[in-house]
Amino acid sequence: MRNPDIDLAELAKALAHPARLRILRLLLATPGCIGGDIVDAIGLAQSTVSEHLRILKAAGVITGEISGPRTCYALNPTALEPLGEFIGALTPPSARTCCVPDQKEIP
Amino acid sequence: MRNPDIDLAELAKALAHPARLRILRLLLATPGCIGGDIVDAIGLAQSTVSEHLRILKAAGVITGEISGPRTCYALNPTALEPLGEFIGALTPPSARTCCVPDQKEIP
DNA sequence: TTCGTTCATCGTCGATATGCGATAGGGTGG
DNA sequence: CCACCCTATCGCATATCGACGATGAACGAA
Repeated sequence: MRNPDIDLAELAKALAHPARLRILRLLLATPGCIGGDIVDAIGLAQSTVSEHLRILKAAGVITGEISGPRTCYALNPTALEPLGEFIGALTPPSARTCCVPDQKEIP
Repeated sequence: MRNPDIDLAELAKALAHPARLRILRLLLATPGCIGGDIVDAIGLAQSTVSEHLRILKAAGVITGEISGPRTCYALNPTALEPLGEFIGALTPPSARTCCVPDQKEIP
């Protein structure tokens, strides 16, 4: 991709919804494989939750493997690293004196 | 606010656009005060850039102080810290062994 | 005061996102 | 094979976003 901002914007867009953030928290707190339990935990319609999962999967933030009759969703930890580095570059050095990840890669 | 996910989603939404990411990069690379130069650098209409600046300011990501005939925009580095911590919690420990910012504050 | 510069706001349009019910697909069990 | 559970997809309605031109408001300079 010629413009990295587009990819970063896609990542940010995937996080730009409370329901999707809730799903990510749920995946973070659940070690194993969860499927329809997400629907009950989120409180939205099954089709709506499925759409949010599709968006997260399209952004690469999560992975969905079919495991028998259900789908196993899990976090893809590396996907958010570029966005994390971008935010880290905007964060002042005073808050990250312990870890400066080469600021020259951002511009 | 009862639900912190809403605030995080607002922050992420502020970053969910290439033009706004470009503006943030520009502010990061420009030490002093910039105003209309942003319009030329972004390549969009002045009203469109003003709208993006309004969104960023509403999210608290930037500050805009009126300095004479122009407005001085600057980064507000602390605004993105909650989102950065959230992403850090989703990022695997292997990628941040140098700086673990107390993961228990996220849930 | 009058002009020019700079930025914010308004109205509008098309595009996109969000939510739901209904429906189809696919695998497991009986 | 058939029925059941889980998931994905399809339409559709509403809401929000993104972009622009035009207009308005504030300030400094002449």
